[in-house]
Amino acid sequence: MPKDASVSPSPRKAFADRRRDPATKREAVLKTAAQLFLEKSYGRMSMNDVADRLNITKPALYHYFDNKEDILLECYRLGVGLIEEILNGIADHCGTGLQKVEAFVHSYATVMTVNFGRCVMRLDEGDLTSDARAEVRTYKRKIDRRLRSFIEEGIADGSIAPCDSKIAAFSIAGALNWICMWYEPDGALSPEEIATQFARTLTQGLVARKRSSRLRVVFKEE
Amino acid sequence: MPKDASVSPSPRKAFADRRRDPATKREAVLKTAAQLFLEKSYGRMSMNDVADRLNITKPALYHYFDNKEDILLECYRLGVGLIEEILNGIADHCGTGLQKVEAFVHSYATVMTVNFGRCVMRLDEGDLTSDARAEVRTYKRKIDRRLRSFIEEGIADGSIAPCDSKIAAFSIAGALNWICMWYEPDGALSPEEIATQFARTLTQGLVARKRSSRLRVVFKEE
Amino acid sequence: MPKDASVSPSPRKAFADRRRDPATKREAVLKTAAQLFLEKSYGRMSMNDVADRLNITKPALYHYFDNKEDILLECYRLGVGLIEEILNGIADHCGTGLQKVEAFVHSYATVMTVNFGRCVMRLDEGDLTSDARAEVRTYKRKIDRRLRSFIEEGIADGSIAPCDSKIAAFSIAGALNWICMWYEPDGALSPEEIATQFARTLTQGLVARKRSSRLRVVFKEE
Amino acid sequence: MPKDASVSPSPRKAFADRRRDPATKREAVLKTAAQLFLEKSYGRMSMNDVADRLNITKPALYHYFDNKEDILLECYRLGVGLIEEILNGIADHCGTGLQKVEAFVHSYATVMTVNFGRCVMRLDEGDLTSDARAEVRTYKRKIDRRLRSFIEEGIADGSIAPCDSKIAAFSIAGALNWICMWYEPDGALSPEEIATQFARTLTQGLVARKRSSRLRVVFKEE
DNA sequence: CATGAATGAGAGTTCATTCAT
DNA sequence: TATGAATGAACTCTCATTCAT
Repeated sequence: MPKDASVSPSPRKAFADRRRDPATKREAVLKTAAQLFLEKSYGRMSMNDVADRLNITKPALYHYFDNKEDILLECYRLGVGLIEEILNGIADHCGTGLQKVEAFVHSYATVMTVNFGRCVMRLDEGDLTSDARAEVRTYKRKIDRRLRSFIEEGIADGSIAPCDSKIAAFSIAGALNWICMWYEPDGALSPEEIATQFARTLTQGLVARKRSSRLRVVFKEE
Repeated sequence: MPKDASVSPSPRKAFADRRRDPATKREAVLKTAAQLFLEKSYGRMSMNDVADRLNITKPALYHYFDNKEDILLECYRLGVGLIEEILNGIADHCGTGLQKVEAFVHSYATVMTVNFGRCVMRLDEGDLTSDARAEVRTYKRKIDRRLRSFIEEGIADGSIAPCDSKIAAFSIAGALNWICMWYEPDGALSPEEIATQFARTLTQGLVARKRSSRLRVVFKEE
Repeated sequence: MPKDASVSPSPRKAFADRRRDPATKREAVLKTAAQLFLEKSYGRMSMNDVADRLNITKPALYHYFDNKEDILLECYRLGVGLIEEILNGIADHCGTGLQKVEAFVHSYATVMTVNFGRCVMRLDEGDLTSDARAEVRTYKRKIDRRLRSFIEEGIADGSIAPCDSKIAAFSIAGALNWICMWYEPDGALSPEEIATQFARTLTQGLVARKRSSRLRVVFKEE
Repeated sequence: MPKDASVSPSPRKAFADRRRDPATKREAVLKTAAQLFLEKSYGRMSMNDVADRLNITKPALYHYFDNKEDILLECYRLGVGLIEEILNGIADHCGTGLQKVEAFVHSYATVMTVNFGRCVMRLDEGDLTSDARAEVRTYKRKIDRRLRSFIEEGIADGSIAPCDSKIAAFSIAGALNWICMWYEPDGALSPEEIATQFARTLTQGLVARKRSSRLRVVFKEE
């Protein structure tokens, strides 16, 4: 069974029919805008660009969104939603701290190859009103705290070698966030490859040694 | 006591006297602009902002630079110059690949806390003309290649555990580049702390270990 | 009574209604601009001048034209179109070379009293981009070649006395083009008078005479 | 004996020596400015252009001229002076009206190939203040009146066929003035050629012919 | 005298946003 | 409902002109 029928294959088509779910149209606007934000940045993207790409007129956009920033904020929120899902999924998941970090890295890296996810870390917060900016920042801090807590869990349960969790989190988050800067859909690395490779690489420096390294080998041999 | 003319304490003072070293003034413009680029982004910073902060009028800026983009490009170049110094310093430096990577991380992290350095990785290349963009991109590729070559050197000389040098370089570079996004001059972490901590943390995952590495190789041979 | 929508009595009225034929508005802009080009020259006329005279705001002009030069070029083209009609009309017209020249002078002089026609010869080509300038120049050369060919026809068919067709064409064209420099709508000479008088005067020097030409030689020999 | 020693071969050299006749420098500015006015038009020529071409600084220009328009006006005056010489020379010269017209055409055509002369007829009066414009216009009217009087003299003395002197003058003046629009120093036609050819061509239509003129009068009497 | 530096006024252009239909 | 038209505010850049040295 296909995942769902609500998937709009192309945002352009969403406006082809007059009779169409307004929510679908709203979504189409967001997808197109997110794409353009990443292509040209918020500042250089004009409302006309969005309208043109969707084959609608500019004021039509104002039916679905109050203003340009509104679109931007919605993109942030959608991206943030994706990340939140990850975090919740992992928190529920039981396992060692190291395993949680590894799972986090894998999922987060994947999100960094999805447009809405990329928007969260790549777009300039300065384009937001201070209220909206505060909202986004709050959320980003939350992500950081979560990652840090996973690391600390790992240190506590012995799966991660003792280290400065703050710095470790900054390193990992930085490496991950930077993905959204260089990732290209048609590039040499697929999202899955990126996720897998980063999951391995970024946890390598954390892993507690003595036996753990041997264990890993054993684990892999099975 | 030396007059110490090479230090411009405040860019504002550089324009106090009408007769003053033009180079100093040019530099003052660049410093102020770089600061503003980081505060507000290229697009949101107006030439008036720069002028106001320097207590001069807008057209006066055009004595020192052809246009806004010219200022931007010059900031890129200055930042790139800082990084180049690092690379050259390290290349001369003899030592293991691992040591080179460590030295690189330390210096590069430091540069990421200097405004011109931050500009290189934080500002949006989309604001540059295609010629200038090509120039900057060429340089960025060079940095990546250098880092990768250090890693490969390390793998060859046994100081670094075998790994995918491309992914490793992406991880390290990402973590480092991201510094310029969160670093704040008045923040909790000083540049020196950041550099030292990152140098330790980011090389931790690379270091070749006695048996573990041998085991992995054996594993792969099977 | 016909509504007579093809006649726009005053360019100002074209923008009175929000909903109005866009073509009419475009035309109104062109008429006003042409008028101002002639009054103040391209360089001294600002987009605000046009807007003010039409009782709209400056940016509204950009709905109808890409930029200032675009308006200028369109004026050139309209003027050129007027001249082209003449040329085509005469070419079809059968008659002696002299008659063709006479017809040309009459019509061309008339065009030189019409704003768009005046623009072609009075405005400074230096205000055009090189592409547009090339286009205009090509056309001007074409006019000159046509006139010259009429003269040569006349020499061939005996209606025009042998002469240097290049110089003759330059003289005639010069006299005609200069009209657009001194003509004033409210001046003493009406377009029709100008056309008639110039048609007679400018062809006088060309007409082949039975004996008179011989007489002149005799006269000069004395 | 050479015509004079004051001829400055190149305006650039005039400023090479510090010790140099200020009048020479002033003249050099005017020559350069006239050249640039013709190349780029008054509006597009900047004071910097003049300064650059003379290898001096902008404010230096203000030592010799009050402002930009002052330079323009001086160019007009110099050109007007050239034309005035012609007129005076011809007025003194005795001869028939036709001969005077012929002489006028020859000399005037020559002046239209000299930069200062070209300025008079080619530059836009709209760039002048109303006072200066009035001065120039007064002078232009004077030229026209003189030419017209020559023609009328010719009609009176029988050397020129009866005609509307106003229209004839407009034709001749137009053809002559237009020279300054198409003349190029390196073009196919030399000033002397132009002058000679125009002198012949433009008087051809005026010359009174034995019977033809009489016939026309008779015809009109009927 | 002559200059480098600076300015004020104004130009064209863009764009998010809102009328009015 | 959805659109073409219009706006106001902002921005980059230019240039004649004038200080201050």
